[in-house]
Amino acid sequence: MSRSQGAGGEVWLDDGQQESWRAVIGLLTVLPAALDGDLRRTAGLTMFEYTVLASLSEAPERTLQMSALAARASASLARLSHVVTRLEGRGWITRKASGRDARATNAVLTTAGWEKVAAVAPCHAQAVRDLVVDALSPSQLRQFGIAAAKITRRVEERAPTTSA
Amino acid sequence: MSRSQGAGGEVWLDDGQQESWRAVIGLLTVLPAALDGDLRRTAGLTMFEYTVLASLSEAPERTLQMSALAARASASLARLSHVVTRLEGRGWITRKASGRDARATNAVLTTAGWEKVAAVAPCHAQAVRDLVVDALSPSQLRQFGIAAAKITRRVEERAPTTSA
DNA sequence: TAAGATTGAACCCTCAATCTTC
DNA sequence: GAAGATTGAGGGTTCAATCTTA
Repeated sequence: MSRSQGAGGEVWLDDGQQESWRAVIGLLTVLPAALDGDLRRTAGLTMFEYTVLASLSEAPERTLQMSALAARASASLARLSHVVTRLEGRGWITRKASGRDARATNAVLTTAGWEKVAAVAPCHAQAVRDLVVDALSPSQLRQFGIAAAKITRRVEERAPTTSA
Repeated sequence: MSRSQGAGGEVWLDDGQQESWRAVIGLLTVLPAALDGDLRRTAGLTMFEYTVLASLSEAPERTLQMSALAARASASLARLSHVVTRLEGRGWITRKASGRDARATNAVLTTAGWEKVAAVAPCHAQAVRDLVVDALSPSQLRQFGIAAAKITRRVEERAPTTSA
């Protein structure tokens, strides 16, 4: 066990676990900031905004119901609604009432939105390859992905998803 | 290679890489939200606020110069300054002029601040164990930490740290 | 001129309240 | 009453401007 110099919780994790945890924290702090910053500078987009646009670009008819889109992006409906309003203002998305359910709203990617995604995607993919994929060996990346998925599944089991 | 259905950058990564990347994105989205939410509910603290307090609790004299503290928390000085102002208002930190350099400010953890960290740390460590440590086998956790550190190092080499 | 730090405005997210439709 | 969605207020972060001292 670690000697406890601070008031921190180090004593509750053994040395190895603590070291691993610090590494994860570091990643959680640094990687989103880097990707977000890169995307913001080169494309004027947030990671989340990009995710929304990209999700729509992959959907049939480039259309997705708001709640489905929120689930895809692991976001609350409130957050998504605000963001879609912004993206609508920039001309990349339009809202359309759903035919099936009068309560539902569909988000549709416009042509301009499609072009935006197409223009940004290569840069973003390049950044991902630079910072993540090329940093690890192929098998290391594979194992890393598996572990990440395991943790994610665990988090989703324990913590009820943020659905305000 | 993936068949390109969307305008996304999938074609720039092979199937395996893309799957790993999606897993990482999932983790980046879900884990901080879970930890932040947990800490916010149980302690009324942000992850970042907790990091700042914990960093001070581990420092000699429970004191750190603002710029050093910012570096430890991978944050900009502007962000740190705002947060310290808030934490000062809650009585957990005080600012003190540095003796060596008249430009420098030191942040000092108060007794109340120490007690706050001591009270919160076990809960936080428990959450970390629950969501991360126990989700993986010991060797898996070790490998995961190593990979995370590799990526972090890479990011810090490439992207000049956000130091507004 | 550069380094350390602070401040205010703009922007984004979260939370709670609200509205409509099932 | 519950589900789908929107809105406004409050709080946190970022960016640029500013101030002081090395």
